[in-house]
Amino acid sequence: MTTANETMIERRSGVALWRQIADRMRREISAGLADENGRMPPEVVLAARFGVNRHTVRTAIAALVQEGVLRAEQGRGTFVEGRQRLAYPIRSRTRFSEGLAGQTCGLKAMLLDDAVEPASGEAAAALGVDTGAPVVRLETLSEADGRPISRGRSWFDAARFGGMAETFRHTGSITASFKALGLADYFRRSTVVTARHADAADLRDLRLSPGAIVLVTVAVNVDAQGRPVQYSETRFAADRIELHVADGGGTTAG
Amino acid sequence: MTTANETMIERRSGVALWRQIADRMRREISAGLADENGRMPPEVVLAARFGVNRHTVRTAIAALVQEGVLRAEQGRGTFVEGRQRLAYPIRSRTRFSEGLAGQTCGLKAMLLDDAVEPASGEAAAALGVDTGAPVVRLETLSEADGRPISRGRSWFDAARFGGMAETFRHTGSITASFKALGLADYFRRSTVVTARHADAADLRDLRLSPGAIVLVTVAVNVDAQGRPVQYSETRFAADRIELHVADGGGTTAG
DNA sequence: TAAATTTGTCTATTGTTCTAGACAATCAAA
DNA sequence: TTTGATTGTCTAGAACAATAGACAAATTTA
Repeated sequence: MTTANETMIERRSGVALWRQIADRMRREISAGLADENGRMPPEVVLAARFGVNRHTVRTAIAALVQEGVLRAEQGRGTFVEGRQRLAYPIRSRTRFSEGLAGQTCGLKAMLLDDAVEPASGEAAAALGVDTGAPVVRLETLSEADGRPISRGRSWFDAARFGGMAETFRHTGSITASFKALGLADYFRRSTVVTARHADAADLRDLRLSPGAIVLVTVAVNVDAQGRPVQYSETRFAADRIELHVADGGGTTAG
Repeated sequence: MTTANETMIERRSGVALWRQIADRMRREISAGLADENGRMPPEVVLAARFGVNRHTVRTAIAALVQEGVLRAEQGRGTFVEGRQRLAYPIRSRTRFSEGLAGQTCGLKAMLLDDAVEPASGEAAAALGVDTGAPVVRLETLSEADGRPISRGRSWFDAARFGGMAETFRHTGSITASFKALGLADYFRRSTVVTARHADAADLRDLRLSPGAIVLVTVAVNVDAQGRPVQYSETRFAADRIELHVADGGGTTAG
């Protein structure tokens, strides 16, 4: 028989208790840790529940306040400030903005940087061009309601999509840019999903707090003829998004 | 101008330096931190590179040795012990064992626990049965070469697949069990991928070290008529596996 | 207003993590 | 065998994390 909570807090693990508690609260907030008004249980209650001192809980709360997830009001209580995870669909034809459009209003995509450079081995293989052939690289950042959602790095065959950066700057959308450059439709050929701790670049770009997790997708998009048109690596803030891998569609054929 | 390494070690972040360094080494080992013989740079060099004391590096190495990633030999050096990430395909018809069969030999699936219980709201909705209707729950663990790869929890409609636990115990495979129970073929309808820090249960089941990351997939499988047959949540050790989301196949229809 | 509830601040103590230095033990190569 | 490079062990102190208790400040409720 265990006296344990369902998820125990680990001591001497190299991760401070306040950080474990902060991470766990962040995770459980969407699952109903707060009441219907977004109010959190009082610090004493949380301390008892996690089996730690009130001050430790306070440190965790301070971190989440700093992060914008919680808001503390003296005498009143602590309240949820943040929003839920957005669902990011991964389907054969999903476009970034379409997928999230129904869930949030303030959706914004930015071009941080762009360059034409010789293709690395990986990018060349994915795009089906020779290693060293000129490719366009786009560094993009997307935000929903002022919170960074994802940070992308995409490569395109410069011979075919030389004007990509220029066009993206106007349209703020890959889909629209492809259309402007004569590619009416495109498809997702493959996506590889991994997860890791956020590194310094992620912390900066996605405004995460240390110890946060990023979901990384590496994808190849192809045109109707199956020719690769885009190779991209995208990093998502794992606490703001979940990837929805939908039905391949193969089940309904025939 | 920064004097920083590309990825900085963060102090006062709530994550101990030795753990940050262990995580980073684990991540960078595949990217060529060790030489061609799998030998790591000496402790003093690593300490200088990370800007910490040699003892701190030693703590990180000790954690990775414990984890089976490294092996230290007095007088000789420290060597890479672990293997690469396995690729786990997510396709409409992927079966667990098929997908990994080519990459490793010692593939094993175990039934840890099973029960018949009333369906929770989520499981009921996914399986298309009434809340509280009897469902079979299977707790499974899969290993490759003696290392735990994933920990799964699946639900099945008890009315249709009452003998699931029994059958799985014999066959060691969901696919084979379905076949034995009269379901020749089935398809993956949807998969939701999230990532989070490993909790106490993950640490135990997947033999991870604290601070490790798990990839969580929640999937619904359906039969040829589109009726749900399995609802499952699977937790993967993020440092041992990567999820490969292949083409949905929708592009070739019509 | 008075009482109860809740967050905010302070001090002190203990345990864990990180640094520092010295030296032993093992291995490989000169 | 001797030397140099490398991992293993020990001690001690500084920096950080967690506990404990007391009380102040703000808000809501009776």
